[in-house]
Amino acid sequence: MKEERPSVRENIFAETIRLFGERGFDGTPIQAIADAVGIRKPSLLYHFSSKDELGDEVMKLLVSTWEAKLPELHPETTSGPAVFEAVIESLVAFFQEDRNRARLVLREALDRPEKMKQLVHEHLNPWMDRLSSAIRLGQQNGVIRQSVDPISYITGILIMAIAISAMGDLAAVFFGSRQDSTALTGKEFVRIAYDSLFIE
Amino acid sequence: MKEERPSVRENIFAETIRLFGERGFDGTPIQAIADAVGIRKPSLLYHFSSKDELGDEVMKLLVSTWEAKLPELHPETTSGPAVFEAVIESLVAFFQEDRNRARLVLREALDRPEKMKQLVHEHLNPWMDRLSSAIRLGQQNGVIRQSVDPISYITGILIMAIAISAMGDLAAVFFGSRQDSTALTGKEFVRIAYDSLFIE
DNA sequence: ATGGTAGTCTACCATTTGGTAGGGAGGATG
DNA sequence: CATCCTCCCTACCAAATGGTAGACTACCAT
Repeated sequence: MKEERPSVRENIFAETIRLFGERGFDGTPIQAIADAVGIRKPSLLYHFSSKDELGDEVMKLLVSTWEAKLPELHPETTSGPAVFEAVIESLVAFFQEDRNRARLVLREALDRPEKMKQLVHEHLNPWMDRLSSAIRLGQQNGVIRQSVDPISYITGILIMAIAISAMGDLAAVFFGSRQDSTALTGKEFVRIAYDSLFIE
Repeated sequence: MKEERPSVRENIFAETIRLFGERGFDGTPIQAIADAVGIRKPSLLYHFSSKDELGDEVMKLLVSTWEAKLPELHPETTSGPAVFEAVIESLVAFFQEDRNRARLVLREALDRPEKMKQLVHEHLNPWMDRLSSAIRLGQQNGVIRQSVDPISYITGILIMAIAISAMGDLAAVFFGSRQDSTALTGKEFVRIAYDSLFIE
């Protein structure tokens, strides 16, 4: 119907992702969002008729944005390291670009699992089906371990990627005096995903 | 100083872990905890002088309980699949035994990263150091991949284990009509951890 | 000009929530 | 018996929070 003009509404989205990501839905009064945007609370509620609606809309936007950045997958294509790289890179890039995306997805999965299921189902399932087909093809071609269960593998790796991104430097400081282990953790994540998928 | 008698205080802990795990700290009024325990709100606040203190205490208890269930690790021991199995089994058992433990740890890491760091530092670091020593030993012995970065590996696997446990059936329903993929996801988790660690 | 619409504001409200005051029952101790 | 202490209660409060009412401004089309 209506085409959004940029400014206010998009600002609200941006600040909401940030604040809900940092402090959570229940931990963020809409007053704080209004302040961050630079408007009054009733003005915010003019754009989104309730806090719940704002939450829903922001999640829809986030998942849509994610979907839009997913790499193309053609099942007939090789299922070797090329596809693997494209997928992993896209995944890491999206969540590392803004850690609050990962935090928000994680929080939503904890707080409203049913809604999250729905969103995943709508936006990610077709892509995941293609990906698991690619894995099965790789198994037939002998480049991917027979022991891999495609669906569980993708789920596990996906969750690990999101959780690691969400943790950020907390993951890093799981140990004493490591500095900037964020980058290292990321590299190790890719290695784990790779070595547990492909045959040597 | 004082030795706790069982009933009330322990009930409060149990219900708090459950409710904070399910709905989060900000999403759970202490009234709800009092109701679940079967006492009035001021009675709860007699045992824990504030909601924050309750939150702190419950996290301390949780991490202590976790620490107590960690397997013994002797750096001189073999670093082969035996140690691996003990560690993974202990990890999975603790969080699958009560999914709310995983949810609570995850939420706390998101909500109060500094406090979580502190807790991890106090209770888990020594054990993690021994574990990473074991990995390095395995690398010298040629049974563990040289490319493994011990610290990042443990961090990644740990986060994956917690996040998968926390997600529960959400992880399962990442795909269409899979039923009871929880168990499957768990098995695949162990496989990923194993295959990405050991040399074939 | 005029009427409508979009967007923002001030003022206000009802509810929820964390927390306090203070009292009473029951048991142990002197 | 008197006193203290533990534990729970009823009654209450102040602050925070989601949301509404209604006025005002700017703009746009007729």
